[in-house]
Amino acid sequence: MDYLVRNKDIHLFQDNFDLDETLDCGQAFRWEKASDGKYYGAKMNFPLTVYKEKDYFVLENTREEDFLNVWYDYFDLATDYGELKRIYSEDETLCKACGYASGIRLLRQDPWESLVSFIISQNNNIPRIKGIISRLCGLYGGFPEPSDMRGTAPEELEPLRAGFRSKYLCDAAEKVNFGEIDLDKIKGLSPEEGRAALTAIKGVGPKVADCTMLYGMYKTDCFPTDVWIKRVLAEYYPNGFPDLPSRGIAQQYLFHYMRTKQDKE
DNA sequence: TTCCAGGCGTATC
DNA sequence: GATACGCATGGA
Repeated sequence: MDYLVRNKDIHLFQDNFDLDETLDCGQAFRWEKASDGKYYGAKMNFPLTVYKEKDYFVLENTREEDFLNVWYDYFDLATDYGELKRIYSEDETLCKACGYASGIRLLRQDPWESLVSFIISQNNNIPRIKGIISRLCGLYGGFPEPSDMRGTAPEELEPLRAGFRSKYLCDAAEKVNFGEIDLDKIKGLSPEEGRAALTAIKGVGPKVADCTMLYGMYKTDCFPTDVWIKRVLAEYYPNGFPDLPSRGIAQQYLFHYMRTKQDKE
């Protein structure tokens, strides 16, 4: 890792990293690129402004301590994506996907934030998911902790315009508050055990559970299979998906490739 | 207007 | 276990 502390900013020199590809590829829904070209977002209630300048990334107004404790982990800077892509590129389709958006990194998000985000994602499109999460943060003055939602009734979430998903959010909050769901404990379980635990929440099925574990708990063996990945599997992997390390990260390249390739071709 | 979106609950067989 | 259908909302 190569970085400098400059005034109040962190300057990060990092390869295999593109902000557009990482922050706007459907794994996180709270990053917005403003007209100044900078990304404004947050992990839970840790805000960050980040942008590219020359050959380094600027983490604006960020203390070294917060960089090392929060953002180093969040941007998965300890993982060698060059090595992962070398392995993936032995597969023809993955080779194209990795070349198509070579700067994708898997964000290590907060478990609760991921759970909430992907409950909202079901049968929904990305711009609308972002809108609902933005209104959720507006309603609570920041991304709500489970305890902030204690006792919340679905009708109280009407301003989100989340539709049928509101009751699922309330059930998730209740089960986490009650201790019926222990996200820290699930972190230590196998993907199968984690699935079994998470799907006790109303509105959480296999796909949302896998997303929660992949993005929120860094369980890179999880391979969320949504409509786009089903298309990838049907079109390119009729005989099954190969056994690869961190297949969840491979999934992220494939998802982005399948979802956007027509736009550029 | 109709179709679809990073699915899931429920009913039915 | 698999299959069919409804679901809130809003953009294309």
